[in-house]
Amino acid sequence: MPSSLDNDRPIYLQLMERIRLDIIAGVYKPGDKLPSVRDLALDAAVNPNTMQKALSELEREGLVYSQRTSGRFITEDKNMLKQLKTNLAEEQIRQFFEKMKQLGFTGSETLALIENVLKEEM
Amino acid sequence: MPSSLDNDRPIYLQLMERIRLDIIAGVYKPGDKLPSVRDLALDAAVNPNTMQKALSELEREGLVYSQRTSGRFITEDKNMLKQLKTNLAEEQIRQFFEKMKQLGFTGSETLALIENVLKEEM
DNA sequence: CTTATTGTATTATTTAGATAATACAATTTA
DNA sequence: TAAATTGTATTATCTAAATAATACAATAAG
Repeated sequence: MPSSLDNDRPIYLQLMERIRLDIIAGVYKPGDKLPSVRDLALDAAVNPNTMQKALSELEREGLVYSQRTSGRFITEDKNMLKQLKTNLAEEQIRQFFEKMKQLGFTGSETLALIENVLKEEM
Repeated sequence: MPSSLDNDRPIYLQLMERIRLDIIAGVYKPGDKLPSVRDLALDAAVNPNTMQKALSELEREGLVYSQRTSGRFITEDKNMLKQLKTNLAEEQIRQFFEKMKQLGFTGSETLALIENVLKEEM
């Protein structure tokens, strides 16, 4: 199994998430040329078709665009990237509190737990 | 598609998570009898075989046990449940901060975001 | 005692996802 | 110009997951 991928979800979705994060985190910058489908597939140790699917989905989202034979590039729409980063963060926070609530922790209890964790790490 | 289930992960895993949460949150209490496989499957709108798989996996974890023909019951090991609740909470927190870090937020930045969200909700 | 309900097992079919193996057209590169 | 590289498309095969349709043994319920 490709490293850092699990069996619980479709691989192409996990690839999408990983690449999306790399774009947002600036590993790939606006306008950057991505490695070829084949190289990315090699890196991730997945079949080229699987990587192709992930990339074409990211294209549907507007995060990347392809230029027939010169390669695939990161969008130059920085505003879009900023917006996406904010949206993903909010979604993470929402989902996190939802899960903690299901486990039986109130918002304040969760906050207290988090503050403890952060203290330990500093 | 069964409500509150998605297509991104195997259904039996999602069922396991849901039931596990219900046990921890006290929807099902230690010693309680669970509805029959068939009834649970009806409720969740999934095939009985899928529910059976989820339940037998939860059994492997020790969360439930089955008594051949009288039904299936929640473990009475309250210590185990308490431990599990703590573990799941820690896991959630860890994963959350990991994701936020990938998005480019430091621990403090994440904390600040959270505090804002909590303020709004109170 | 009879019936209904329980967990469990079995076999078959269908579907999505992943892989495999190529092929092609366009264009960049040498 | 010739060769290599690009995204893309196609067809086939394999597997896990889900569904479907039953069946059985044990026991609880009437």
